[in-house]
Amino acid sequence: MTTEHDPIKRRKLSDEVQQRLLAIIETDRLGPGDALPSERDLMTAFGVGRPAIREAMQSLERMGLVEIRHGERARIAEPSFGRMVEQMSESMRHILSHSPASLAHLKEARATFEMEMARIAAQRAKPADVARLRRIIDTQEAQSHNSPVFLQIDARFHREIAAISGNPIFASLSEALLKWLQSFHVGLMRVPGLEKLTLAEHRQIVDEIEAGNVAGAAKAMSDHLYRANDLYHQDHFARSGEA
Amino acid sequence: MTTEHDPIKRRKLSDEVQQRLLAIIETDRLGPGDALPSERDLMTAFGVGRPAIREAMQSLERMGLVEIRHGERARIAEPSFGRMVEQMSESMRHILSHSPASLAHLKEARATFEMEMARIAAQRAKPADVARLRRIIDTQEAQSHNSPVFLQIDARFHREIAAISGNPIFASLSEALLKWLQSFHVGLMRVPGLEKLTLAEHRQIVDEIEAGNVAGAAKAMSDHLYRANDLYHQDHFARSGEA
DNA sequence: TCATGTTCAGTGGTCATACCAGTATCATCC
DNA sequence: GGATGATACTGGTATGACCACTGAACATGA
Repeated sequence: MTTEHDPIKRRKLSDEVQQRLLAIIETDRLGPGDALPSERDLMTAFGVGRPAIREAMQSLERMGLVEIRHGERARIAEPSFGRMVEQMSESMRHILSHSPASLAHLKEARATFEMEMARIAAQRAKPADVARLRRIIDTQEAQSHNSPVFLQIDARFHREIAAISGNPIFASLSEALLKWLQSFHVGLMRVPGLEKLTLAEHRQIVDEIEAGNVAGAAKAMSDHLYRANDLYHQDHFARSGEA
Repeated sequence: MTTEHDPIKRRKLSDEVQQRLLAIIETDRLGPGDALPSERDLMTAFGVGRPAIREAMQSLERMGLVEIRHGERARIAEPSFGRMVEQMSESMRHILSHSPASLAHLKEARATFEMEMARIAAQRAKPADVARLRRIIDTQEAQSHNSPVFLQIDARFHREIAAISGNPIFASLSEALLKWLQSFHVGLMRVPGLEKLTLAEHRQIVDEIEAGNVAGAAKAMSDHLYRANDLYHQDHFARSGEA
């Protein structure tokens, strides 16, 4: 056994620059919209080349910390959970496409999450919330023939339920989770009559939420999602005909 | 009112390159460990300069898709949820430090999440799991005097509960959520006697999990977390002396 | 005076080249 | 054969130049 741990952290220059920039942002109390020094200024200020500055800046942009536009100075970005999950998409895509087990884990995570959302919605939903949900279902029904739009409104339905919690993190997450999973099942949901079943399940969920039935809402959501998961696995296409 | 939506997406060159690289990875079925062409090869292959290639490559690296090391060719990275949440840290830090409301939302998200983890653990925990949890608490007790280690083991406790679900996403999330929140409360938890209270609450949680008491486990976890949240707000330091 | 159009300095985006700093490879030597 | 070291290849950084875009100062005209 050799000495395994060699914590000789060989930091790239741009990493050092990035850290300095973060320090500047923090000490100067820069808020969203404030401008950072130009690349050329920073370059002379730090005594490094422009590539180092640029790489650090690009990195900050990918993190969602700053916004960079051609011709203007970089500015502190508006914080947003939505943007963050957006940026996670490609990573998630990579993970899912190279690790089938992760797909199952993510499905479970979404099911767990959505059940909890249904529970919270059943506790907090106001009449206006319920009305909004029903309106979404009606819109979705009107688009039964248009599969892409149908799925899009499906996402909006779940997002709206999550939004009832009043927590934007939940809303963003609900939207992202469904989007990620959908990107791996395009075409699989083309089962005749599936739309009607989906709509009926959605209505069942709203009914339970309106009644304030916490356990019932959770169960309805659970049934809905696991029915969908079963469809993914194509293991009961035969008996789905009754829908 | 002017025409607001101008979807004239002015894509940077590196974005185009990035997309091409993703296409190459997908069509060539490149798996973890496989090497990508060198920057200079790609440069001539795409007919662009090295900066464009580099920016795209750096972007892919930050997404966790590839690994780049000095002197070697870039290689496809091993997919990992843990790494992904790790990369979210700085974004999260930014959001939390510029949006106090988000901090509250994140606290709620964690509380909701941990309660669900406790429920699942109560359903699935095997004797070995319970024994492991108790061992962690004992270790934590032995480190009551060492605050940083104490907090670290605290995170491990929650992570272990999440791990009982068998879903690595939950484990990674539990760890990350606590880490992010802790980074905003260093020093706030230095209340005399707090360690004993924390340990007692942890033991209560494990007791409920061991008994398979789903509702009880959730409530114990909830009490634990909201007590901690109250401490953050420093609104009942006086009566915490009994612990 | 005010609105309008133009100019121009400043900024990020890209390229080319060169050189530095690590790795991997393979011929060489013991 | 196995350690050794030269060498070619790779990513990291610097420099200088030029392009494309933005915004504000400026000049122009009504």
